[in-house]
Order: sequence, then structure tokens, then C-alpha cells
Amino acid sequence: MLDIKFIRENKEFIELAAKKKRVKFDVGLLLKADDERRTLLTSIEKKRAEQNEFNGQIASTPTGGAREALIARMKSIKDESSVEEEKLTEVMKRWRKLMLEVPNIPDMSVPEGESDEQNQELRTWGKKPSFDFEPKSHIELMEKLDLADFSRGAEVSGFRGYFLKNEGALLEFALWNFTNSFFRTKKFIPMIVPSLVRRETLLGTGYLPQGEDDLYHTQDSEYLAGTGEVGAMAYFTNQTLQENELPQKIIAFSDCFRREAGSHGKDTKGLMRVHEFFKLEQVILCEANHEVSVKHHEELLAYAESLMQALEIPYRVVINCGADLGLGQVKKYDIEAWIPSEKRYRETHSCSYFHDFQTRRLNIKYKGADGKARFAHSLNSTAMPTPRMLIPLIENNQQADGSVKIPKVLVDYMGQDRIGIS
RNA sequence: GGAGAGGUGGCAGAGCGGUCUAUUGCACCGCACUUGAAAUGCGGAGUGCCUUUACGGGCACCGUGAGUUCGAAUCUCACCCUCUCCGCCA
Repeated sequence: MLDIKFIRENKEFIELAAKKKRVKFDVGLLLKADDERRTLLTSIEKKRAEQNEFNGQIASTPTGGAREALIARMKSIKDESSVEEEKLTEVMKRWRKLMLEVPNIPDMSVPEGESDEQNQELRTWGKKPSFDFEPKSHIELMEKLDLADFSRGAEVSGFRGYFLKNEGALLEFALWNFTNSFFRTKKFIPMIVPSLVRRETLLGTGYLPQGEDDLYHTQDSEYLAGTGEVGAMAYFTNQTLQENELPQKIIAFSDCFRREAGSHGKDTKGLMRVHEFFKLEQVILCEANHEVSVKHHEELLAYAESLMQALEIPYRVVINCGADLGLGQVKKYDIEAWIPSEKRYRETHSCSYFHDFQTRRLNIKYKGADGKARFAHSLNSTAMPTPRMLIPLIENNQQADGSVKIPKVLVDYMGQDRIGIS
């Protein structure tokens, strides 16, 4: 959500933002609703002031004719104003709905583009492995080594279901532990956050109302969040922090659920696209300052890259084009890992900042040295997506004999340096 | 799942249809008194919105949302949350 005053004064920015993000939004409709809202408010408030005035008089007039006359006068004022009150209720409903649809303004550095095809590569890191054999897919490798069971997964969990077994399960634990150790040194607060969340949390983080189809919900009207960002951000709902408590840096662990409603036919096999997974997510709340947001954005990306480098996984960083940005995102980087079996990079991390788009919806503020409360800025980035990360990890480290080498940083967490017979 | 109690300003805690611009206490800020402090006295403090060049003015906010009423913190309904007891349970 943006500030209505800002929207009013910068109509053309919103139009450009919608265009760049390839989002349909008519600012004119919102501004029209806002004009109606303000006209009605002014008129209603004038009448209310009058009512308040009379109210005092009635209270101090003893029962009798004079009092009855005042009450009759009040009744007629009320009849007039109730028409306007009803109209305002209708206008406000329209206004609120539109306010939730206003796109945040993308940064100047965000490239134009129709889809993720137009995301721009910023840099690549690492050396793609060269095999003197045809590299196998993670599916084949994991099934051969008994690290995963997809057919039993589908049997038990349904489409896109999976089991991780043996070193496959251990590898996932190892990645979590390794990641947590890394963020201990960066002074992030470790948190295990709920995935079962209320609707307001998803409205607040900007996943609703637009993302309804991709979310599971329960018979008690709760939702299953698709990322720990939701729980971690919602932790601060309606809070006013002190400026010296910022930045808040959270490394949130959670179960994540995605319906993948629009992805039928994509990545139907293996671990690339599953309905249920675990993720460690970086979340930062910082002061309301663009430069500070940008600084933290680069910091989040740097941490995510550090993890990839430590795991020795070749990757590239892209800057997402306008159409590939969410409604609330100002700018986003993706990290894409090299997948030998597909001979292409696939997204593993997503790193974005929002300015006060989310905190406005969640009502997260901080009090500055001047005593004024402001909406904080928020950012988040993937730290460790599992089991997706197992794909590049296993595929890039596969050996001619079908075994898989464990990267050095994980050996201690795994208790072994290789999976499968040598 | 069943029964009950309750949600009021930073905190504690009154008010249960009009005199509430929400009593009071604590904490906070300013001023006075004081060499300084304590104590005391006086005064001030929240959030959001509308309006105004500005000074200012107005409206709303007693968990949330509807309703009754000329008038709601107070009455009615729904929802959310907290606590106590019983039941079930990893």
C-alpha cells in the first residue's frame, strides 16, 4: 500500500509503475473515489460537529418542551447525514479495494520486460562443471542412491509429493545447520515462524488479494504461507519500534506451501517445484530511507551469494524486469543455480526490497530521535531453499561412478564427504 | 469439544445511555520554588484523517466490525484475542 497523498500528487508515477510491472490498474478510478471520499467526509464531519454541539445542549436541558424540540432538530440532522454516511460507506469500500491494488513504484534500475525472459544477467560466478559423461538429473541420481522416493511421495502426498531418505534427508538437515551457523556470525535473529497464518498477514505482506489461487487455506479460514517472510513480517504487526532497535535482521525457518496453480505441466517431476518445502529466509526491517534499503538489499544478496560460493555451486545473478516484480517490490535480484541436466540456470533465490509497502499494510513503525513515528522499510531474501537446493548441489557434484561428492563446508554437518560407493 | 471471566491511553485501574473535551494513580516532559536534588504546586502530553499558505479549526479512535438510539466506552449481535476450569491430545 502507498500513501494516498503520494498517489494523489504523483499520479503519473503510479501509471508508469503499473505499465512497467504489466499490471492493470486505473489510478483515475482511485482518485475519483478519493475525491468522493474527501467531499463526503468534509460534509459529514461538519454535520457531526453540529450534532456534537446539540448533544451538549440536550444533555443540559431538563426534560420538557425545549428538550423535545432539540431532539426533533437532531433527528432531522441525522436523517440528512445518514444518506451521506451510507454513500461514504460504499465509497470507502471501493477506495480500500483499489488501495490494495496500487503497485509500488519500481526502481529506475529495473529493466523493462514482458516476463522473466527479459531479466538481465548481472554476473556469473563459478565454473560450470564439465563431465566426460552425460550428466544425470537429480531425479535419476537420487533414486539410484536411494536419497528420495518420488513414487511413494505421490502415493502418500499426491502430485508433486516426495520423500527424502538417507543422505538425501541428511543433506537437507546439513544445509539448514550450515545456513544457521552462517547467520549466527551475521547477528541475525534465528526464528522458527508459523506457516499456518491468518488472512491479514498475507494481505499485509502483499500476497493477497492477488495471490489467492496459489495459497492453500484451511476449513478454519487460515492460510498456509508460501514463505517464512509472512510469519517473520507479521511478527511485527502493529508494533512501534525504537529507532535504535533497527535494523531488525531475522533468519526465519519455516515450512512453505504452494499450490502452484498456474504451473501445471511445469517441472512436474523431481524437487524443482513441490507443494511443500522448507526454507530459511532473510528478513530485514530498517529505517525509512531509500539508501539504507538499498544498502541492506545488496547485503542480503551478498549473504545469499556467499552461501552459494561456500557450497561451490555455479550461479548467476539477474536483475528482474518490471513484469517479473511483485506488486509491492521495488527491485528484485534472483540467484539462479547452474543445473547440468537442464544445461541452464534455474532460480534458487529471490532478493527484494519494498520500501514501506508492506509495513504500511502491517502497521509496523519506528519512533525516530525526533519522536515521530514512521513506517519502517522491509526487505527479504531467500537464504536456503530446500529441497530445491539439493538439485544443483547433487547434480554439479556427481561423479562418473554415480556417486556424489559433498562440498567441503557440509562434510562436518554430514559426517561424510561422499554419497554412494566410490 | 464443553463451561465461565475478561479486553479502556506507556502501565495500573474507574466509568456500565447525555455533566466523558474518558476520573484517578504511577511513569514521562516543561515551568515555579530550591545552591542542587527530593518533595510540592501549576501546566503539557497519543494515533489517524479532513481542512488551512500558515496560525488554527474539525472529525474519529475505550479489542475489531455491524446494529439500536436524537445521543454508545456504556445496550444488542457477530468475530478476534487473553485468562480459568473440564475433556481430548503430539
